Amino acid sequence: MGIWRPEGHGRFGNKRFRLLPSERPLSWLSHSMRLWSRYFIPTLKESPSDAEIASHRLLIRSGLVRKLAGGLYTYLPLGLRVMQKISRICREEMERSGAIELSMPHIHPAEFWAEGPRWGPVREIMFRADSAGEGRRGPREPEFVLGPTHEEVITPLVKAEITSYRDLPKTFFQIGTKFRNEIRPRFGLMRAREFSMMDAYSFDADDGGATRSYLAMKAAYEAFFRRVGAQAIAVEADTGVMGGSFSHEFMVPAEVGDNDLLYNEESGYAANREKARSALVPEGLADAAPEGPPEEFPTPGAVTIAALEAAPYGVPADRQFKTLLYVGDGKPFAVVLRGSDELEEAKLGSLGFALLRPATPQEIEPIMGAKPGSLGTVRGTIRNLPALSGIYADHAIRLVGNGTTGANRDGFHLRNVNVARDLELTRFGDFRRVREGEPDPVAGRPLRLRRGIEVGHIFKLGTKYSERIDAGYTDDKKERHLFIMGCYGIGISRTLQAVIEQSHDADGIIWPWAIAPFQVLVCLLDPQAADAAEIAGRLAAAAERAGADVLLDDRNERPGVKFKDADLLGIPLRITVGGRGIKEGVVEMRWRGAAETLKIPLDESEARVEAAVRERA
RNA sequence: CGGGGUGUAGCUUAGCCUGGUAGAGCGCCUGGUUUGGGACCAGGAGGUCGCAGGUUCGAAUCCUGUCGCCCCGACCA
Repeated sequence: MGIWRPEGHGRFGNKRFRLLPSERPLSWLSHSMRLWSRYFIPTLKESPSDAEIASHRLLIRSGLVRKLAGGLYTYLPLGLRVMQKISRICREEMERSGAIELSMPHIHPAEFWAEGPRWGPVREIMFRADSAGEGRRGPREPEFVLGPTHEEVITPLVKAEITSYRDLPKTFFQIGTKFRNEIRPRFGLMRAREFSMMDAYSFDADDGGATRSYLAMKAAYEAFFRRVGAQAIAVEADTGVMGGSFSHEFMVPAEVGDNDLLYNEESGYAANREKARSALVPEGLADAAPEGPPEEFPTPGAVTIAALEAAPYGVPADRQFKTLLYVGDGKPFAVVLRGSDELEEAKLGSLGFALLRPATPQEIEPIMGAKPGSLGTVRGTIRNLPALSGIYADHAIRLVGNGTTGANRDGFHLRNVNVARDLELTRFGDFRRVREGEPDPVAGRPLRLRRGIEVGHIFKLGTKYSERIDAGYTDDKKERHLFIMGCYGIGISRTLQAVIEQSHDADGIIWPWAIAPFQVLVCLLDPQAADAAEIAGRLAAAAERAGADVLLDDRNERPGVKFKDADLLGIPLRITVGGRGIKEGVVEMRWRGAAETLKIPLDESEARVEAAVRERA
C-alpha cells in the first residue's frame, strides 16, 4: 500500500474500515514518538464544577489528572510525564549538591512516631495503615501509619549506621509519595492527601557544617525552581511544628496561594507574613514625654477600637493601646499592641510556649477586672496582676507615646497613658503583623505583599530529632555529640500545579520547555493526504533528532478542534502541516503564547525545526 | 471542627419554590455532507434523579437522617 493513513482509515472496495494500530505503515515512527490517536489525552471542553481555580481546571481539562476522591488524583499519561520531568530535574540538582538518594518505606510502624518529638500535633494528619478487616489481626490502636514525612524514620537509620565524625556530613534525599490527611484538601494537587514530594535530611557534626549543608540545599532549590520554570522566591519563614532554628520557604507568587509574603526586590528582603519584620519603628526610638496625668473617662458601650475612633471619642486607632489576653501552657499573659495593629499570632512562638490559645472572656474578667473591650495594662488597674505570667508589648506602641487604653473597668478608658511612665510591661518584642508598604528591615524600602504558593521549605533543625533518640557520633577526641540536622522538602506535584497557575492564558497552559509533557506538537491537519503525512512525519523525526519529545496530532479531527486542544495542552512549539500551507510550499511554526506564526519554506523546514529545538533545549 | 452551598447520563446543566411518566447542550455510536480556530443533517445508545427512611393515591420535587463533593472560617475583643 505505501500510503500512510495516520488516523487509520482504509478502504476495502466500497467500504471504509479502520486499521488496527499495528497494521499502520509508519516506517519513520520511532519508538519514543507519540501519535495522538494512539495515545491517551482525554481533553475536556468544559471543566468539572468542582474545579475552582485556573490551574485546577486546566489540570483536568487538559487531561493531566483525574480525581479519584477528595485530594486523591490519578496522573494520566500526560500528567505523569510532567511529574517525571520535574522529578528528574529535582534529582539532578540534589545530586549536584552532593545529596545521596535513597528510598524509605511509605508505611511506618507507629511507634517510630510515638517516640518522636511531635506525635501529638502530627498524629491528626496521619493515615493509619491497619488491616481493613474486623480487627482480628491485632489491637485497635494503629500499628502502622502512612508516612507524612520521614524524619522519624531516617534519624534512627542514621543513628544506627553512622557513628563516626569521619562519615559526616551526609545529606540523604528521596522522591516519593507522602500521605497527609489534610483537614481540607483543596485546589486539586495544591493541597492533596496523597502527593509527591522530594524530602531531604542533612546530618552534620557541628553547627557550621549544618549551616553549610543548609545553604547547599538552598542553592540546589534555587537551581531547581529556575530550571523547572517556576519563579519562586525564598522567604524567611516560621519553623512551626518542625521546630529548629531557622528556615526558608520557597514561594511561587500567585493570587490563589494560601500564604502571604512580604518582600522588596531591590533590597532582597523577603519573608513569610508570620515572620515578616519591618523598620516601621526606628531603632532606639526615644519614649515620648508625658503630656499629662492619666485620666479616666466614661465610654459606655465602646468596646472596640473602631468605637473609640468614632464620635464622640475621636481617638485614632494608632493612638490607642490594644490589650489581648492569651493562655500559654496554662498560664495567662497579656500582649499590648497599637490599636491600629494586628497581632501576628505565630510571633508569640518566640515566648516559648508549647500550647497557646486566646483566653476566654470568663478567664479574662477575674484577672483584669473588666470584660474584653475595656482592658489595659496601666499600673495599678489590673485586678490580679500576679495571675499574669507576663505582659509583652510590641515595639510599635512606642510610636503611640501617649495614648488611650482600657481602664480595666467596664465602660471606662484612660487617656494620656504614657508607655514608659504608666504601662505595666515585662518586655518589648515583635508581635505585630507587618503591612504592605512599610519599610523593609534591610534597606528601608517599601514592602510588597503578595499571596504565594509554598512549593518548598528548608529547615535548619538543630538537634530536635537527634536528641530525642540520642542519635550522634564520636569525634576525634572520642567524645560523643548529637547530629546537627536539617530537613528539606519540595512539593513535586504542587510545583506542577504552581507552574500552571503561574503560566497559562485564557486558552490553556503555557508549559516551560523543561517540563512540558511534550515539547513539540506536530499538528497534521490533513491526515488523509499522503504528502502532508509524509512531511509531518519527517518534521516530527527532525524535532526528535534534535532532542525534543514529540507528539504528532494525527487525529482525523477538524482543524479547529486540533488547534483548541493544542492551545489547551500548552506544548511549547507547534508545527502545523496542512494542505493550505503545502500548496504555498510552507509549514507553520508557532511558539505557544507567541502572537505570530512563522511560515517556513518546505525545503528548509527540517533544518529550521531542528535549529529551533536545539536553541531551546 | 463550625458555617454555607451542592449532588439529576462520561462532562456542563434545566426541572425542585407551586408533587402528576426526567429535558437540553457537549461527548459517544451509525449513515451522509463537510474540512485552517471547538462543523452540519438524520438516526441511536446512555439516568433506580447520591443513599436510607418518612409524608402522599402519586416524590427528582416536601420532611428527617446519612454519605460524598465544593466554598468560607477556625477565635485578633
